[in-house]
Amino acid sequence: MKIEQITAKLRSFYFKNRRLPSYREMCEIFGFTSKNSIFRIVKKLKAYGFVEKDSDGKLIPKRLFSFINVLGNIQAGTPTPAEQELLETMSFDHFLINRPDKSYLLRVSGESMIEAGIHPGDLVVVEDGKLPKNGDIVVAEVDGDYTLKYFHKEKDRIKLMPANKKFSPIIPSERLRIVGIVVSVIRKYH
Amino acid sequence: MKIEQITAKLRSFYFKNRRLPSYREMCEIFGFTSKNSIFRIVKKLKAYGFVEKDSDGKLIPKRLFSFINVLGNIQAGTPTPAEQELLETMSFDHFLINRPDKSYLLRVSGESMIEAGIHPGDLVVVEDGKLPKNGDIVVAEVDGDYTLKYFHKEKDRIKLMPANKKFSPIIPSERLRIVGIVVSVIRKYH
DNA sequence: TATTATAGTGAACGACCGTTCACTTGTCAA
DNA sequence: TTGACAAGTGAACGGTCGTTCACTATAATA
Repeated sequence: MKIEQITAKLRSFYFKNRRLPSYREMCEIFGFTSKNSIFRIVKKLKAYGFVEKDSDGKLIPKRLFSFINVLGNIQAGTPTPAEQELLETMSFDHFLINRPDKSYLLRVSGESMIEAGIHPGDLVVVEDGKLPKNGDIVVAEVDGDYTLKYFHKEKDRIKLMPANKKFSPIIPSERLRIVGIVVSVIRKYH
Repeated sequence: MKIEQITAKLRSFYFKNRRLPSYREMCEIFGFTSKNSIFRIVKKLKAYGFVEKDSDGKLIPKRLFSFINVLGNIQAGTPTPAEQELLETMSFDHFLINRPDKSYLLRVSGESMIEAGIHPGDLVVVEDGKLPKNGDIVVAEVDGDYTLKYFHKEKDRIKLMPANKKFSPIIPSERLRIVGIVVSVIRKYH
C-alpha cells in the first residue's frame, strides 16, 4: 500500500477522532489482518517524519497534518518561512496560539480597525500578560469601554490610534488598561 | 481537586502532546497514586461534557478546548452561534476547515482584495470542488495567472471584481478556471 | 456523638497495547 | 533458475490499558 493512501487515511481518522488509531484499528482502516504489517508501516511513517513517539512511547502526529497543502504565494511559487512553520506545527491551534492559558477569542464589532484589515465580525485571538510594543494592536479598556486600537507610546503618554480616518486617536487621561495584544485575526466566510 | 485545575492540566498536556494522557499518566499529572481516583474524575469530566468516549471506547476531548475563552463581542456581550460552534468543535482546525482533503493554504500577495480585509501576507484557506456563488471570493486562473477576486456571474458572462478601487474588474474572454473558493482568512502578527 | 457523604488508596481483573519471531507469497534481477 | 527482497500472515510475549471491588481517612450533617 502506498504511503500517500496511508497518510490520507490517517489524516481523516485523526480529523474525525482527534487521535491516532491503534495498530488493531489501523488493520481495519488499511485492510490488513496482521498487526505486524502495521508495525512496519509505522516504522516507515516515522522514517518519513509523518509521526513520532513522544516521551512515553505513544504515537503522535508530526508532519502528517499539512491537511492542507501549502501551495505558496498566489503569484510567486516558493513556500515562505511561515508556511514551513505551519507545516511543522501542522495545526492551526499551534500556529495561531502560543499561550493557550493566556489567550482568548473576541468577536470584533465596530470599524475602528478596518484599514488594518480587521472587519466587524472577525475573530481576534488576544493574548494577555505581554508588554505591548509600538505598532501592536491592543485591546484596551478606556473608562470602562473595551476598544481595539494601535498602541503607540510616546515620551510621556500613550496614544491609541484607530485604523480608520473617520475615527480620532484616543489619548487616555486616566484609567487605561491594556487587556491584551492581538496575535492573530480569523475570518470565516462559509 | 477542583475541576478547573484538572481541565487546565489536561489542556496543557493535550496542547503539548496532541493526545489525552492515560489514567496512569493522569495520576502523575494530578498527583494521585490510584487509577481509581482518575476513573472517578473522568466520570465527572464526561458528566460535565469536557470529554467523551468515541466509538471504540477511547477517551477524546470534547468541550475541553475552548483553550480560548470566548469573551463575546468587544462591545456587546453575548456569544454568537459562531463562537458556540468554535467552543463545541473546540479546535481551529475544525472551525476553519470543512473538507481537509479539498483544502489548501495560500499566502496572499498583492492588494487587489484589500478592501475586503485581505492584505498581502495573509493566509487564505481555499476549498475546491464547490460551485461559487455571487459575492464569494475565489481564486481564479486567468490566462495562466492566479488571482484573488470577488466572483460575479451575470446573465451570459462572469466578472471578477477586485476589492480595490485602483484595480479594474476582469471579464475573462477565454480560459477562466475557478481554482477554489476562499473559506477563511488568517493573519498572524507575532 | 453518630451518620453519611466525599475523596483517595491499593490490589486485582480481563482486554488490548505495541513488539517480536517464524513463516508464506509474489516480484524482480542476476 | 535461483537468490534476494519486499509485503503480508498469524501466533505469542510482557506490559499497560480502563475498570471494578473492598477499604481508609476526612469532613459535613443530623
